Amino acid sequence: MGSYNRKTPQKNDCPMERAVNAISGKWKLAILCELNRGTCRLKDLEEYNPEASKRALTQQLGELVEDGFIAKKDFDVYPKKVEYSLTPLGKEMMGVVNALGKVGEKM
Amino acid sequence: MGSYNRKTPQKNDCPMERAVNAISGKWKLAILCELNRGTCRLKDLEEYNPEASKRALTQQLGELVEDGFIAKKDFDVYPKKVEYSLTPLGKEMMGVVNALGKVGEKM
DNA sequence: CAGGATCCAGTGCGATACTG
DNA sequence: CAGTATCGCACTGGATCCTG
Repeated sequence: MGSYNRKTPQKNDCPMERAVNAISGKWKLAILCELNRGTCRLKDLEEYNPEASKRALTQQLGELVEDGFIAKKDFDVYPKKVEYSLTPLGKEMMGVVNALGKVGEKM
Repeated sequence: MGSYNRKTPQKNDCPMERAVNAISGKWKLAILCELNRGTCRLKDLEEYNPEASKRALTQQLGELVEDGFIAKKDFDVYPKKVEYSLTPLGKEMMGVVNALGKVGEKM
């Protein structure tokens, strides 16, 4: 355990840390919760999170995809259209995140 | 949701984010896991985490105490002796953290 | 519309030294 | 032994601009 960022390549072989790091970005919970309600597109996420920069949203979205929580469906059209949705693993994660919320309520 | 640090005073009224932020320090999981095994002192944590700076350990311990996950018992003696242990809320959090670990194993 | 590239500020944490 | 103070760097994420 100890140390957790993805820039310095590192195994991070503790599953608990992997999981916590995976959801530790500033907008990741917001994104996951939104997708938990249903498929949506980047522009939707931008609308729901007006405070977030596009840069942060796309980057964190990308990490969540990499980590297997989110599926990306790219319709090859112009203007671009891309849809994001939770994978089964993502839904499982949301279950645990809700449990975390219960603890958070007692803080 | 969105934004999470404790320096910029901010309600952070989303319980899920409160919880995630509370365990998002570099050594917090390590500390919690260690205490989950039993009461221990700062120097023990230093021994178990040789890579961690004392600064980080004491700071994150302090936050975990503030957040109600850890109890601090200060024997008023010299040389100093202080013991840390999980509170009931801390144990509850460890339950959820273990669930997070299950998800982490599938990543 | 999706999403890179750049530039810049804020902050997390390591190293080290010091005190009661 | 517990805890604080200082310095310094690396990383996160905001603002803005650009392209297919």
